[in-house]
Formats: sequence, C-alpha cells, structure tokens
Amino acid sequence: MATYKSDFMNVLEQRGFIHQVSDPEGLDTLCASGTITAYVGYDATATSLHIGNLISVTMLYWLQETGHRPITLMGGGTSMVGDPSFRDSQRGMLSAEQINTNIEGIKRIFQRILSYGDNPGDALMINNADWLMKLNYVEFLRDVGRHFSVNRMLSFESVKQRLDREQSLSFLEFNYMIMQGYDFVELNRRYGCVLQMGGSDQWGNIINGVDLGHRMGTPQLYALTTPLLTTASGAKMGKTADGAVWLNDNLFSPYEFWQYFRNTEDADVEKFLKIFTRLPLNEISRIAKAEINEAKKILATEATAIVHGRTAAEQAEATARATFEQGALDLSLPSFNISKSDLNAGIGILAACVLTKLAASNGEARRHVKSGALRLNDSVISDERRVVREADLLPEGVIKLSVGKKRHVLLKPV
RNA sequence: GGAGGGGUGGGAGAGUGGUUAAAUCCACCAGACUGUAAAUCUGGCCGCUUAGCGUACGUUGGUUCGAAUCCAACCCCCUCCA
Repeated sequence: MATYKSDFMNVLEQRGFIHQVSDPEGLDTLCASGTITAYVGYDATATSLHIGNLISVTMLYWLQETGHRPITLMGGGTSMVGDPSFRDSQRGMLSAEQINTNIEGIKRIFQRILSYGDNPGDALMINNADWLMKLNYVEFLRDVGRHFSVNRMLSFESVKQRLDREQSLSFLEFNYMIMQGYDFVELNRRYGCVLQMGGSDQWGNIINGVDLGHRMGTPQLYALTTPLLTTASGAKMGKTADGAVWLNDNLFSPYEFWQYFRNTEDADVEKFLKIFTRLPLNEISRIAKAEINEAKKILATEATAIVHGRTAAEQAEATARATFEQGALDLSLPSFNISKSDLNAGIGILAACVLTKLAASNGEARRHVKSGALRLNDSVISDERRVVREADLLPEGVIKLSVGKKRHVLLKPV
C-alpha cells in the first residue's frame, strides 16, 4: 500500500511526518533513483533543542536510514538576525559568544541520533556563519536581493500576522527570510543539497529558498514540512509546568522526559509512537490497540532511549514503577542537596519547597499547603510552619517531598 | 521631520480620580472523580516574617487627602504625510 516509490518518502508518509511537500512526485522520483542530500536548519537560540525540534531530527534519522545524506545546519549566521516567523515581537539579540555556546549545547543531541563522518551517507554538520558572515552587502543585494519581491514577502502568513497586529517588524528580522533562502542555494552549490525540511511554520522560508534556487540557476529544489504537533486537546506540544521540554539532560532529566511521554493523552499515543519511536509500524498498531497504559510506558521508554540512551530510559522506567505502582521510595528520583548543618538547624517546609523547585516562591508553596497538595514522606502537610529536620530522614537517608500526585523529589543531606 | 492613535499582570483584553492587587477569557497549578489519560466540577494563580505589609498598569517628575486613570517631559510601537 505504499504510495511512494522511495523508502524515504514512504516512511515519512506512513509515520505521519508530512504536512506539505512542494512537489511530491518529483521528490519521490529523485529519492528512488539515487542518493539525495537534505537539510534542516537549527537556530542557536537556546543551549538545547526542545521536543519540537526532535521531529525534524528524526526525519533526518530516517533519511539516513533509507540511504541518503542528512545535513544539520547550525544557524550561526542566521541567529545573529533572528527568525520573525509567527512571533509577536523581536527577541533580544544574541551575542556571538552566546550563539557559539548554544551551538555546542545543541550538537550533542545530533551526535546521538545521526552518524557523522566523511564517508558517503554520513551526516554533515555545517554552520551557515561560514558563508553568511563573509557576505558583502552591496554584492549580496545585487546577486540575491534582486530576486526577492517585498510585495510577496509581506504576503507570507508568517510575517502578515505580525503586521496585522500592528507589531513592528524590523528590517533586520525581515532579512531572515532572505538569508535562509540563500542558505539553501549555498548548500546546493556546496553539497548538492536538494531538500530542506522543517516545521510547518518554516514553509514560507523554505519555499523562498526553492524560488531563489530557481532564479539563481540551481537544479530543482524541494520543500517538506511536518505538521505542528499538538496534543489531541489542542495544546501546543512541549510545554510543562517549568517550561519547554528540553532534550539536554541538564535542563530536563531523563526521568522528567520519561514522565512527559508517560502522561500523553490517550488519543495521541499512536501518533506519538510513530513519530517519537523507531518501532515497526505493525508493532505500533498492535501496541496501541492493547492496553493503553502499557502503550504509554513503551512510548515513554522508547522515546527516552533515543534521546538519552537505553540505560537512562530503563532507569527512568524503573523509578516510575517503584514510585507510582509500588508506592516505594526510589533513590533515583530527582534529588536536591541540603547541607547537614542546615538540616540540623531545621528548614521550613516552605523553604524546602522552593529549594527543591516544587514551588517558585514561598507564596506558591503556601498555596500548595492550603490546597492539601504538599506531602512530606507521603503524609500530607497541613501546617505551613512545619519544620523539616533530621528526624524526618527516612531509613534510606533522604526526605521525600511531593506536590500533587506526580511531582516527587528527594532532599539529600550532604 | 509633521499629524493622529497607542503602551495594563504569562498571553488576549476591561478599567479613564477613591471599597482596584486591577473585570473577563485563555494558559498554568492543586483538589475531587479516574488510569500518572481526557472530559467535568471545585479552589488557586505578584512578593513577604500574611488578621498585616511591600511592590505593580512604558520611564521620570508633577497635580491631589487619594492616580493605572489628570498634567509635563522622555522612551518605544502603529497608521498616514514628507
């Protein structure tokens, strides 16, 4: 029942990665007849990628799996400008050092999922600063700028919204599109790259590159975007109480990552299994039809394994089982250190909440107490002046604090 | 440079001298029900040493017993004109 000739397009199609493709038949034919090179661009706006980015990295994984060559393009140059697409306001400008730090943080995850090297089929890590930073303004305007119509650029949905809401769009940001378009052409010239992929919000930017290639005489270029992942109840994916779901373990631990997927809505389980795991499709449909809660655990473990490694994933699963199913204490829960002397002196329960990030402020911790959500060693705390001291240590030498049914942390004396 | 409009809590958006820490909606958090799901209902949602206090409606200064609300200057944004 394959709708495409090429393995690559079939995998993407069957797993639900495709939202829009500029010329499906053309691209399919190209993929079926030989090896292609494709890229996804990543802006260096944070020290880690987040779960939204994982979708496109996974596409690059499947690209490589099906015998083609992926390029991860770091936006060392474009991040100096900032992508205005679908944003209300300009972000603060990033310094060159900040961008470089960010790139270093982001690289780690690519290396885990793709295999880089110099052999054919190995992935390439490229930085668009290599060419963007060297551009000569007038020359660039004459060679590239003349191919862009401002009228058309203004009509793109990604900027139109901003203008319709009467929010300013600086000339700096407006140039982002041109730079991204130029990247595509440059990657074609240097590496024969013919396909750019990205999230659906990138469609306008990608299409600009395809058009520019056309005008500047490259072979036919292609665009492919993924659907914007939303949960079945309509929320954008990747938000939690504390913000984004990051892929780097120093920002979002494997345990938290596992929990994030464990809490997937029923209606999303099959969709997420297809996108965030590598399990064969027939197995996915079998799992999804069986016990839904088991399917969520498989989803969580498989997805965590891809990002954090199999060992960390299984550890997270074990911790979850002990904590949620057996009600036992698991020493692998997220833990925070407290000095022995502080503990001897006694620390207020509210302060302990803030220390362990269970609450952002004493006030918030107090509200937790008022609503009966806060527990110390599994018993509800109703007195906000309760002091946590040595006597509260469990035989294992830790103190367990919980907010609600799901958030548990340990306090460890050191 | 000129004319007009505007800047309110995470977002949207009321409020145009006083019971206004600021309506309402969304997002978010917790409780109940459940399956670590959804939906629903309930409570919460600036900070603190919380019967109180301190900050807060672009910034600074002023008028007033009292200002997010009035005045002045400045900053920023939008529209039109040059």
